[in-house]
Amino acid sequence: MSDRYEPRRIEIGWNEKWNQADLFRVVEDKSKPKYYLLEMFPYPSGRIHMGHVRVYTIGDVVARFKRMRGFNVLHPMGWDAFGMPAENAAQAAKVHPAKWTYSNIEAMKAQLKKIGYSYDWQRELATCDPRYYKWEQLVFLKLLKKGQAYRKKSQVNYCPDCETVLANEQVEQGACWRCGQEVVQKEQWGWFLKITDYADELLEWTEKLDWPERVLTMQRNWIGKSHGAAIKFPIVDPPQGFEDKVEVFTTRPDTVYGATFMSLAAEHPLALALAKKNGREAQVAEFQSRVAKQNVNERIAEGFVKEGVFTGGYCTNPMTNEKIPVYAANFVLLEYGTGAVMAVPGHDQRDYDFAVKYELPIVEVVRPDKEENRITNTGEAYTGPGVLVNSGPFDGLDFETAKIKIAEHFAERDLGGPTISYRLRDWGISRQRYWGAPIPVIHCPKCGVVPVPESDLPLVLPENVEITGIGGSPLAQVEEFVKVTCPSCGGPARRETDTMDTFVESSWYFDRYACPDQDGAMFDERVDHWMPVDQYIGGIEHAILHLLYARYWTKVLRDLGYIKADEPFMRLLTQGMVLRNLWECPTHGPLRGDKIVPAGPGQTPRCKHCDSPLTATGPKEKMSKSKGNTLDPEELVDLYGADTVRIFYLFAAPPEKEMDWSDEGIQGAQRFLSRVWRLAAENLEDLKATPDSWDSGLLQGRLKDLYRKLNQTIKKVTDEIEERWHFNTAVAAIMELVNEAYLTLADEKAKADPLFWPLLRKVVDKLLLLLSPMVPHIADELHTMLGGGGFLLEQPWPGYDPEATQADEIVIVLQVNGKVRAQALVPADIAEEELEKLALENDRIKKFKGDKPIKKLVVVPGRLVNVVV
RNA sequence: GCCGGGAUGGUGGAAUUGGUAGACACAAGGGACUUAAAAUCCCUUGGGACUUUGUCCCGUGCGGGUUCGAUCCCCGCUCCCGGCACCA
Repeated sequence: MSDRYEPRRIEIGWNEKWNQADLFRVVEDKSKPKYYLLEMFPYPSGRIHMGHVRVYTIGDVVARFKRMRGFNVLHPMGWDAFGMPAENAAQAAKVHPAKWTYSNIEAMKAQLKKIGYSYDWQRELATCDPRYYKWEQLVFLKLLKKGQAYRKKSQVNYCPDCETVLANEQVEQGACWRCGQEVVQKEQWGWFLKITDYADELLEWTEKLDWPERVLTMQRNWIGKSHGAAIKFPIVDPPQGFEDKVEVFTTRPDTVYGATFMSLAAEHPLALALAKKNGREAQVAEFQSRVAKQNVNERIAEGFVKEGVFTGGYCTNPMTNEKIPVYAANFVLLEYGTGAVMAVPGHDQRDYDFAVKYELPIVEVVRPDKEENRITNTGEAYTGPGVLVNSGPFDGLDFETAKIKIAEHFAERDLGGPTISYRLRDWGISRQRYWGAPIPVIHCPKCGVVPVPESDLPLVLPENVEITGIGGSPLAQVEEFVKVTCPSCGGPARRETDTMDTFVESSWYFDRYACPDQDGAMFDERVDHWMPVDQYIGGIEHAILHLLYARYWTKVLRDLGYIKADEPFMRLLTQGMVLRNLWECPTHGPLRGDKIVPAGPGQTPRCKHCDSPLTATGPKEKMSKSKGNTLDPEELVDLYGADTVRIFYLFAAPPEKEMDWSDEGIQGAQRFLSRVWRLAAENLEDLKATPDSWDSGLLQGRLKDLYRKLNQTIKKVTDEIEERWHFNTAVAAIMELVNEAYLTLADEKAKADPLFWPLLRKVVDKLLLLLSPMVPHIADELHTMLGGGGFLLEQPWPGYDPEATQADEIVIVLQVNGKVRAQALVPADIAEEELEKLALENDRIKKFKGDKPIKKLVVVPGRLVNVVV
């Protein structure tokens, strides 16, 4: 026992005790309601960072709270273990990715344990384990069978120097992030999953999920459903091997009479075919190769010029029967719609600009009112609502009605009809990487693509691979992996050397936590016991990719009969980032990370050039090594203790908001815990000596106030955690209670009351229960010092006496014309008439009212009286 | 451009159903204790004015509105953050 609060001493002890007691182990228990709480699992980079501490602390409070509330809580942890950094480390440090990954896992697991998180480590999993990725290889085979996994050629970012495909995130200003070489677009074969089959269901469920609105909006935009019409334009003298019509997608079928030319995507095969036929091959081919070099970044950059080239071909506007020229244009995307656009320069700004540039006719077909031709009046396309003109039998129709009528008209003529288009593309899962799950197929020169037999799974990643970072897929270098016999014909064949996108692993790990020890099947009955996740917590940066893929994969598993859940995560909390100031040297100005000599927490970093202590400078930014504003959480824990770090995070900001790191703030957190410690430790003998049973009804004066504060605090903290997820205000409420307890302790008269020590004991006991989900080490320590047994986590969450939260007397605000002019202390159960009388007799109210007549008297019981004159 | 979110003291933030704006902290200033420091405790702290210890005025990005009463609801703006973007 010690009088001083020494966090690390007690924290190490309690960690051991919890582990020995297997306190965080959870087994399925049908007698209690289940609660599945999950935080996004980390990539095992080697050390946890501040963002991890924030999200896992929030999760741990909820997990512990729900458990005390009587739920059977599943709170697992694992490792998103495949990915690029392991391959980079292999290159740089000549260590095998597996070895690097597993040693990082050990290090990070120790760090997480050090902070006291209540994970059931029996359920730990790592996605690079063949016992894990075996099952997603199986799902891939099932999808292949159903036709929902397929192979196609598509455009990818490619670095010619490194001979590798780059993700969009690895392209920096059009150049390779590694070697700086200009990135080109290249056609390449790859495996795709038909997520577009689920576009509508994914969209519909966004209406039913309890998720932050902005995440749902992002997903809706990403899916990008738009209603319109497909319209087939007959081609005049079609080239050989092509259909005699070209289909376009439009959201404005009402403007079809105004289509005066057609734009094809530059890469559209029809464009070159038409050009060949009409002697314009050279011009179109030149244009195509120029557009091919323009990468995605360039295309969205400002000042990007719309341009095109005439193919020499024509098609027919199916309504006006006029011959309209066909252009290839750089702003038409092959991947969206049909890669062909009917151009209506009168009512689309891009088409208008294009028509002006190439001197093509502009026809008005929608007019806002009877007189005005808005197009000639303004010199730009008119895209607003209106009535049809120059549209034959459809003249005079409202444009919304015309959209429907004209789309139906095309359906009747078998030239298209109403249709829907999506922005969502199928999910390309092929990666030319080593450290990922192998895609289980074999390429046979005779039989084509042959699935690896299910009985051969897992298809294990070979270990003896040299990782150079260049030369395409590392697996292609491993002869004993590549050379196989075809399972179908027995002839020589080659194994697929692509591995799966690591987003596949993170799309179902939460299912596997239900039964990670099940080796005979992907899942057993436990998966439907636990799924779906009741509450998911993670960073906003995963708003689209991970959260969309996980939703998709859940529906895939459901339709394959593996699970029952429709959606993986019923509720989602996206926690804000942790920000910190940058550093500035008095002589050298603002510094980047590599010019800073780092210092431990609470100490000032120094300038690498002149060794001057640095000063903080704004604005605050996300922590990163290159900015030099990182902090190592473990150093903080060593210095201040895990409990201090935990409560600081909870108190500094509500969870969904960005959080400014403050070096001073954490000392305030420690000061508070120290006050809690002293409240119990300095009064230990008196608190231990109190009788168990006493009558709270006998409390008077200050003691009664403290008892009321206690009950109010329990109510407040419960509501804040359970309903609002605002841990900062929960902590604030507990601070108020501690302050009140100290004030009562300082009051000699109150202290002399025989009920003082029994009351204070009750306050301290409840206080420790309220604090235990947030700061579990100090809470268990003080609980034990006071003679309590067991662990607070196994005790029920405290209840409160609703009657005791009510004050006998309340302050009523007295207003004249809505301005506060006086206050009155009145009995809580005062009658309205009494209040009115009291207000009108108040001197100050009389003064401000003057002799003006009373127009109205507003009485809000328990709050205020407003005299309106 | 479209979609979403936001703006409150020196700082982080609070105000839960339209009812005392600034809880709880941090920082700052003053004081007590101490040989001193640390630690701890107490006081002050939105701005302004005055007949200066208690009273008045102003104040939640800006301008209007609804209401007895608006940080909260409505209309019109400004700025900031995030996402998407020649999506036909």
